[in-house]
Amino acid sequence: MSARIQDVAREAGVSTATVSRALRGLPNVSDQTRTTVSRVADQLGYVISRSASRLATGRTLAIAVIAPFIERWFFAQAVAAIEGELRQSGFDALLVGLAQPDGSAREPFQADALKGRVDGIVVLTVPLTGRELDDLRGLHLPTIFVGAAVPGAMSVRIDDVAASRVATRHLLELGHRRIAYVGGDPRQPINFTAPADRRAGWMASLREAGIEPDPRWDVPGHFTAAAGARAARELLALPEPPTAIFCASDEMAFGVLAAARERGIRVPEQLSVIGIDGHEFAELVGLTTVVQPVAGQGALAARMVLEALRDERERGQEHVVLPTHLALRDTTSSAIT
Amino acid sequence: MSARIQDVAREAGVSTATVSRALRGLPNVSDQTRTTVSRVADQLGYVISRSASRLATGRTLAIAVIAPFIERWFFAQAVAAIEGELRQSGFDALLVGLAQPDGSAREPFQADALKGRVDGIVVLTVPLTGRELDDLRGLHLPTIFVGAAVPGAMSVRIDDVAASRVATRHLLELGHRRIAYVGGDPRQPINFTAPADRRAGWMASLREAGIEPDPRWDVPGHFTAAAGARAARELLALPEPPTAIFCASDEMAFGVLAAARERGIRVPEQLSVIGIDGHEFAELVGLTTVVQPVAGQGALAARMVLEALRDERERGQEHVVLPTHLALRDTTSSAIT
DNA sequence: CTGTTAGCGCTTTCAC
DNA sequence: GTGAAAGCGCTAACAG
Repeated sequence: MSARIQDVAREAGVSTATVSRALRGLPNVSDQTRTTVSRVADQLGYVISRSASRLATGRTLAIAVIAPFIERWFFAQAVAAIEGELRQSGFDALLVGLAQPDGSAREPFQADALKGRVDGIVVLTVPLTGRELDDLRGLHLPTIFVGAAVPGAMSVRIDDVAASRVATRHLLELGHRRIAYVGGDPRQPINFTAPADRRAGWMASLREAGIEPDPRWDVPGHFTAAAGARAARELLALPEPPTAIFCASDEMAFGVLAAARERGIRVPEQLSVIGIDGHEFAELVGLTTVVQPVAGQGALAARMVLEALRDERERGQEHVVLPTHLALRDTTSSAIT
Repeated sequence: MSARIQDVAREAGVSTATVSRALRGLPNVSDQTRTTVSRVADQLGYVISRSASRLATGRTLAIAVIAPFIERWFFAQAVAAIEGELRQSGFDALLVGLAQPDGSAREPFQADALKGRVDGIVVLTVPLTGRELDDLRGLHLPTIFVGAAVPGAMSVRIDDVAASRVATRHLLELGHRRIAYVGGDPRQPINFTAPADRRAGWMASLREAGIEPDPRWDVPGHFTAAAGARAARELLALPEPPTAIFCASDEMAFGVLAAARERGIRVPEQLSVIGIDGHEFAELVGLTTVVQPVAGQGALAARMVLEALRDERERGQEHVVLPTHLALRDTTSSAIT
């Protein structure tokens, strides 16, 4: 149905080889010829067949973007940025989620299903098992991780420990002593270091301030607002409830704020709340938070895989750490002593 | 580097044709043979070359998912659902955004860049120009629109006029007379009917109640929280401000709520607010809203393209309208008269 | 039930 | 600067 390279060649009075060269901007084609070919090509509405091209070159011009939950804020932001960057460079973004149809657990990640389908891979803070990780490496494709540093591959992330310390210290400086942490799932899968690192930063900061964190101050929030709210209810029901809650994500912080409101606890007068992310709504509701560049990490990661594709030699294992900053707003204030 | 069908054939002592048939589960292969072939195949770590397969069959086993803004709530939810559905059926999800690198206007959509790259297309409420739409049709691929009914193609959506009437009538029944509408951009591109339809529903409901909508009650909210907040500030500064604000999306409603808080206006006592969507946070903050099935629309759309791919004959132009429902919460109450 | 054999449409040496 | 021709790895008749 569609025009093929043959048709263009015939119509332009040249060989298919010349058409190929002309259209791809390769050298050794006279301007004359190139012009003619281009004209004929779009006269015929000719578009290179990606399939044929892929088969002939072995390059797919596609990058896989792997995310556990596409619908969540962090991932949606990152995916959008990655897609934009890829598109701009003429690459296809092959989106691969890991959610089960029923939404329950996550699906095992089949690395070699990607074999031959993409030229590179961007992995967004996915908790991968050692086996999955090995298979991924077995692909021998430029791979970059966003949100966690994985040995043997490139990565873009923030310093989660540091970000967490900034948040915790901010609360300490305000005079808080009973500072709770609402984080991810307690069972920490390999390669999903953010929650663990953030918890570590919280703990370390407290200890440095001479405070031994009460185990009851450490509650899982599963990185969702609903679970954050549950966590807060639990915390606020303690005999001696915390005066400040540090959440490992803004979404959980929103949940905490809702739970506080529901109990009639005023923020920040009676309870300080701080998050991590820089979610659009954080500004809206005045949530104090440690802002991380989410789109920035995604865009950079995309550029880095593309770069690695270019410099085959330098298939580096670069690890980039992007800065974060504290956005002071209205949900934190001095502790009432 | 990787094993090819030849290798498997040789090793298994059969022809490549048999390997192909065996591995794809086609009939006319003895169980005996199929077993052997499968075993040999994964012994060798053989994976069908998608590129070669595509070239030979003309089928890509990929579906394009086109969205204007992947990072926004509605689109992220829909994309996630679509991706899941496609993956489950062994299809690749080729994500195509329309955002400019600089994030400003949207990029012109190049339909024929998709030529030969996908078997079908899911378009998420993208404002397409007539030209773009024509090009899209020119691809002759099963195409489905989510969020708008486009003649000549399939679609899945909600009844925006009806949803809007439900919201507006709810406010009317509570006794409100000055009901504002915070919607999308005033310039309505073709094929982006939701904002226009929602406005129409609002207008019609008011008129039926004998109220002539004041033009100043109709403010653009650009479907973002920030713009929603701006819209609310504008409305609340009117000499006779509305007693209720209906937002065409929950995100805009969150903005309105924030603006109200910032002005010290109590919701729902002094101002009622209602949205459309069923955003995760709506429940959290008690926003009354008209809930629409976002993931549901996405999943269904995906299933419908796949179905159309199967039943070549019946390449229908089915238009499915999914139901919505009012979720009564805490941001609406009787007007103080 | 299985093998042979043309392609699918492009890219890429190697000649000229 | 351009053309001829041999693949890329699989699939789909067709023959047996």
